[in-house]
Amino acid sequence: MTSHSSSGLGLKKGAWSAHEDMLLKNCIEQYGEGKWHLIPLRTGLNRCRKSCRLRWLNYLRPNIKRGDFAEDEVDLMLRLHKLLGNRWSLIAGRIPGRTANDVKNYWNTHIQPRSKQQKKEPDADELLQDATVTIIKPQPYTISKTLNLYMSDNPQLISNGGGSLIRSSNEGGNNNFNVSSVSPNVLLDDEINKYLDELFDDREMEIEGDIEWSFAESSAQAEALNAVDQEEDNNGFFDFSLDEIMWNPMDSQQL
DNA sequence: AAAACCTCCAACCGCCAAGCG
DNA sequence: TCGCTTGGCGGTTGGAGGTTT
Repeated sequence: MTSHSSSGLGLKKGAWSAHEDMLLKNCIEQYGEGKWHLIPLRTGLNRCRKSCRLRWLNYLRPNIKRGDFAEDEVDLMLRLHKLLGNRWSLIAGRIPGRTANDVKNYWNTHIQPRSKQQKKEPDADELLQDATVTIIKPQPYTISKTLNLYMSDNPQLISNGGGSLIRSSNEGGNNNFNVSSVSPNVLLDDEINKYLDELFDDREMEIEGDIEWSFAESSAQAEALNAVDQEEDNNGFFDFSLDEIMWNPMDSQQL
């Protein structure tokens, strides 16, 4: 972390004081969020717009939850991360009261180190052989630029974190999904939630009894998650075949 | 008691995309 | 079309506080 010394432009850096917090909070309560470039002018704060925005979003905003993540929050985070990758803002958007920074920090300090450690465990491969998971494959559909036509009957829409959305298609029935961007204004957040709900419900049904989603329960499960994560890292976010995201332990061994 | 080490997380940085003139 | 501004994001840093030696 940088010190309280000023930058070349004379802007203050480092930890925020209670007085600065109060000024920022009062300003946003008065004028509302947004127009971050005006915040320093309105408050007299010697901070850049980015610093003001970050302070508000990660600390001052109402309803921000503090303290350890609950078990269900971690579980949800794991699922969302498997689906979305490092789209922290998207993940945080579906964990009430948690900020993207919270999620990112938790992942980097709690889950990622554990994940790396478990990769080194020698018995993981053996345990993987005992696990059986049914691969769920969605109905194929074709991609089109006239996306509005497909909205109502193709809920397989995923936000990519930049405000735009991703659509995948299974052309030729080979399970290699092509992806294209979708303008954000053509899709409602409800569509994403609907998709996530359906996805998780389906997967819950399939894996129930075989897999506990608590990552601490089994090194084999953790290994399987790691395998998928690694694959996602290698291939980029949505450049995957369905077999890769719907993991198969036997396939994971070959990675 | 104190030095060394570790963990956590607030904050910064650089990049990107959208909007606008 | 181009360049600038702004908002937003993920990656990374480093200080504070806790723990171990």
